[in-house]
Amino acid sequence: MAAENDKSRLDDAARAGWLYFIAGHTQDEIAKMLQVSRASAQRLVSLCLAERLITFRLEHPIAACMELAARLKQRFDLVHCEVVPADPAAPQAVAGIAERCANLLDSTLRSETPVIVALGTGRAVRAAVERVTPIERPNHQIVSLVGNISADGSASFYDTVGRLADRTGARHYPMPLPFLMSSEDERNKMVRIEPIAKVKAVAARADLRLVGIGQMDQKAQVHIDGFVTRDELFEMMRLGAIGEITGWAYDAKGRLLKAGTNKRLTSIPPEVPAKTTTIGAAVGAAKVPAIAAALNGGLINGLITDEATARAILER
Amino acid sequence: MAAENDKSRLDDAARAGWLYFIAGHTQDEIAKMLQVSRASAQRLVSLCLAERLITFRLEHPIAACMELAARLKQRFDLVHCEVVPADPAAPQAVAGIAERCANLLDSTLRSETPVIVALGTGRAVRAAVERVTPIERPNHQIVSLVGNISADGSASFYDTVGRLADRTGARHYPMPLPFLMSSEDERNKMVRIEPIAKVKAVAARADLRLVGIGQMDQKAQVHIDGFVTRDELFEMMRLGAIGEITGWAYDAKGRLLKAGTNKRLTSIPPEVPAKTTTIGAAVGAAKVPAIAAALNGGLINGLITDEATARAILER
DNA sequence: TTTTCTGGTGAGCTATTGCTCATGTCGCGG
DNA sequence: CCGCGACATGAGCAATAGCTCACCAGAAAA
Repeated sequence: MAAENDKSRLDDAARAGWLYFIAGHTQDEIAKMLQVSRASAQRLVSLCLAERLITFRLEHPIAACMELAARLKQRFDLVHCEVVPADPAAPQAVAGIAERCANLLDSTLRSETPVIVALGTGRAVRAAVERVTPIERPNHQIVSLVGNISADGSASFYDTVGRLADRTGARHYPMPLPFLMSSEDERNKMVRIEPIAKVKAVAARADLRLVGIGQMDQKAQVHIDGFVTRDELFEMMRLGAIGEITGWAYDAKGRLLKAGTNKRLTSIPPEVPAKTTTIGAAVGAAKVPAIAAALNGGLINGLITDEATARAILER
Repeated sequence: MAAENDKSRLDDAARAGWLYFIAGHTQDEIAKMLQVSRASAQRLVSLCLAERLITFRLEHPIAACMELAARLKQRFDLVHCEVVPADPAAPQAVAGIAERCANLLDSTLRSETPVIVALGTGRAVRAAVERVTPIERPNHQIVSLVGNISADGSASFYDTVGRLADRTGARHYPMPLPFLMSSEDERNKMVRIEPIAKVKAVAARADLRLVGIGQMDQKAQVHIDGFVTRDELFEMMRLGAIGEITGWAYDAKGRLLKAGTNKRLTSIPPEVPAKTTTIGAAVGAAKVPAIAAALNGGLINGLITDEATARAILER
């Protein structure tokens, strides 16, 4: 019953959205057509937006962004690069790049032949997954590059892989491990056990890796999310860490560190150099050094970012 | 200079549209960001819409429409069928189906391998062509199924084929003939001359035919547009004509008539049964018998219509 | 050089939209 | 059967968007 109701409500929302955005009617007219109050029509339209029943696609390649993308692509020898217009009011806003990441995932997942998609960390990646158009692709595989058990061992954090699998019906491989083990030995033991080895094997064959890039400073996401302690963070910074991909800290030249938390990480390290298509997704002035290092070190061979960040990277 | 200006203006329009629709800012905020007055920001947003720099895509298959489409597809054994929500305020409005037709053309034309698209008559087809996303495909071919010289011999009517070719850079084959010749003999002579034979040959290999469907009554488009006289129209109606496709009149069972204006038509007749993908595009209560006949007679094997029309067709 | 014309601009008004709040309705458990 | 919580609804208001108008700048024509 509730589902029935929901369905017809979404249906109306879609209809309202259609009449509003495509047919160009006012909400008043739509209200009359659908026999509801104007307020309800407004709610339907905004529901349509909220549920992403309708999406906006920018057809026009904004020249400035295209040019930045082309320069980044050439300079760092990337297989894929997208630059979206910056949003001066919210320089950290992830919406723009999430949209493009979702688009990339969409087109990758649309393939009829089975593909393997590997997902890393990051707000952009999470937001992107939410925006993927549902499509039935049971033969695809979605694999996590990072452990999905948080530091305190109890809660599992936001389950990106599961969400994407929901939307595609694909098989998925979360990584049932804590992010950090207590010692190097223990890490080595854990990564050898059967289910984990399986995940690693699938990840190694991924057609697309989509990863966030974190900066290693006081505001490092890995610390904010509670995956590493303040002391661990400071130690890595002392060792030269400037950025992090799936938790793996690297220095200003994009070389993975061989010490500190990197010895106890369970997540799958970036390939050096990146062989499979590995797209980094990140925006913000604070991340510029981290992104530039990842590009220089060949930790990623694709980038989705915004105009301001792209400019900053190129001007270094 | 003008081009430069236009370009940067469209660029700004795209940027404004992006900030408005995707980032969700108000026009006031956008005005501040782009350093223009709010009025200009509003103009940029509406320009963005007018130029179709941004498009809306409805992700949610509206259940009712989907169901109607599925039923039509099964009942008449169609290769393609789309039903868009009806617009109660304008039952004849062609915007909705034009959007879908444009989409169909878009996806057909997006192909890298050369395709041939054949276009018939009708407001929906015309409007669809206007909405096609420009894309550079010089190896495609666009061919007209109907003569583009109007009855009085002077003016050429709306040049659908040319417009579509403009947007794709494709080769195009208009048909440099009057719609009707003065006698059967003359028609037979004309259709055998070299350039026309060439057009017919290309049309025969079309991958997609997109045709309008006209009803044969007092409001027949072929008459309103001045292609056939009132007397000719009435004669065809007396002979049982109920609809027409590219001018070819057919009866209630979808059989092409072998008399009257059909003997003097220069346009390429519908195949019976339709072998290549032939999509009919039409809406409106008045067209229901004509559409139903075309479906029953197999003159078309695809249909794009609206909800109200779809319902009426199924309820006959 | 002056005139005319096209097209862009900001001011300001009105229609449209988004949102809040008080109220109503439905399903569920007591 | 009644009360309770969760929403959905419509009224009404403030914010936002769309539009008209008078004006201006630069290009083309005289």
